[in-house]
Amino acid sequence: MAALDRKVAMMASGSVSDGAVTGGRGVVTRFAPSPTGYLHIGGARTALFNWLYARHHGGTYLLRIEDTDRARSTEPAIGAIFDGLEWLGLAGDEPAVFQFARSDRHAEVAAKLLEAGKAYRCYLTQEELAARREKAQAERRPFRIESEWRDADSSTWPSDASYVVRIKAPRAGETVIADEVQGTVTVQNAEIDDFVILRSDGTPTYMLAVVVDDHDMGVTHVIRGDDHLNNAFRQLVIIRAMDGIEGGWPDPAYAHIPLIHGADGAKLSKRHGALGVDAYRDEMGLLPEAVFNYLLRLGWGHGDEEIISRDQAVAWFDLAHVGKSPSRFDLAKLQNLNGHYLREADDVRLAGLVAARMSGPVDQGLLARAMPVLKVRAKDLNELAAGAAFLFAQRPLVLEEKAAGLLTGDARGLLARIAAALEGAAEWSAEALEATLKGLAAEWGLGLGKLAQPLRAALTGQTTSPGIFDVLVLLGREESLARIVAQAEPAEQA
RNA sequence: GGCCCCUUCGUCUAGCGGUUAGGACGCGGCCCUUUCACGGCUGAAACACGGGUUCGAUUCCCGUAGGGGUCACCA
Repeated sequence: MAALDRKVAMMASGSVSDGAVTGGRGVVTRFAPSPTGYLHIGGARTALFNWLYARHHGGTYLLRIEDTDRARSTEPAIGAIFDGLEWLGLAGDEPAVFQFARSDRHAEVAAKLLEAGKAYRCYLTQEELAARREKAQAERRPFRIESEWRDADSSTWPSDASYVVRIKAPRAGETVIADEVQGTVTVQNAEIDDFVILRSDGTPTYMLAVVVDDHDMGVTHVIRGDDHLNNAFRQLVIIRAMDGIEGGWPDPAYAHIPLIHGADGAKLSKRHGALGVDAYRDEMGLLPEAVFNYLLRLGWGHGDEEIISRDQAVAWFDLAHVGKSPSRFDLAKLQNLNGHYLREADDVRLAGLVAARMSGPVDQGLLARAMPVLKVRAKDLNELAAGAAFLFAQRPLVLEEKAAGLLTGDARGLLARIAAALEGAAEWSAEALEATLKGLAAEWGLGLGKLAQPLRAALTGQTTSPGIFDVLVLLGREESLARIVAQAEPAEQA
């Protein structure tokens, strides 16, 4: 509440610094995945931080699909990305921008740069470049493209050869980025060569497309993985080159967040748990709020807080507390968190989710009623489904090995006596059944466990289950007695 | 290899010159208890190393080591 008041006050006083930049749109962030694979966990976190930053500042969060690599971009990947984002509640505030559709605009900017003498036609072939690169490597010298076409006169242009457009990068001085996460980062301009902005077929390179789209979309804060930190310096070359063109383009603020590594510290790859978020949902049976919370705490912290709701996250999130070092993915912690959210989740909702992963028809009403005692013993939906299976098992129950071991002759005899006693029970409630069974145990001089374990085996086929009185009530009088009798020893019927 | 970035318990992190270095996951013990969980209590567990700066460094600076990222007409 207080945070919201503060935000409103800030906006009223005009102290949200970025407000003026984009004509009152305030902070604008964006998540820009390339649809060459599914939405992985690292991408999801980048999306999350962008979303949080925008929400925290009352700004706008946009999506852009970077599909300029026609060969590698696929329709299913695009679908999976939208699907994953939606599941996490991180859908964009506006329809996504598809980068490929904007290639005319990218070419237009390249043409303007060319016209202003900030870029040039380069007729060097890839073969020539490769040869120079190899030579430099052989002489153990750092390779940097220095094209003789940079200052060539148009009269020397070959008439039939194809060319690429390269940006004229400054050759002296240095460029400094005040990164909101990494701090001040300085790179010598000599390190940056004249990279390609338009390919020989007239299509834009990523470097150009990103800058043009970010500008046109009014992006004020570029929050992305720190594998892009070096790219930021190249992108800045283009932005600065726009000086005097289209009124000049402002620098966005940058925040390069560290990557997520696998549990072994190696880069997250397909072998190291870089699964699509759909795998976390479908295969692992996790709740989106748990993944949200886990991802939030991976690389960001707020004092000792661990369980953080969406609203709380929006109120608290800032870039200043994003860590600078890469973090490892810890599945055990995610699962623990999921267990927490499972216990907090609505029973009817859980019943629906669990029913979807159970074989055969189930009574969702019964599932929902059982949920309070089921969910405390599960940390994901798979365990929940496994724990609920006994409710819908058909007689005769298949017994787990350990459960079968529990049903000794003595135990079966006991079951027969219990069945007899329970048949006459006036009331089938947890309280009444507890009183009855405890009474029997006392009467027979046995611990309650002596009765409860065989009962559990007979009723659920397992050695672990919710409390036995809850099980009896959930199953109901008829089914319970039938299951008990099925395992009882008729000969010892008292 | 060049350039850039990073370094607190096994893991995620708090810390922003003076703390018994805190929390969480995981691990051990105890309690609760009809099983398993949940919950509660509790234990072990960290400032990579070496120099400075300072009355005083986990914290600021410089090296070393280790890790990561990046060096395309891919994004």
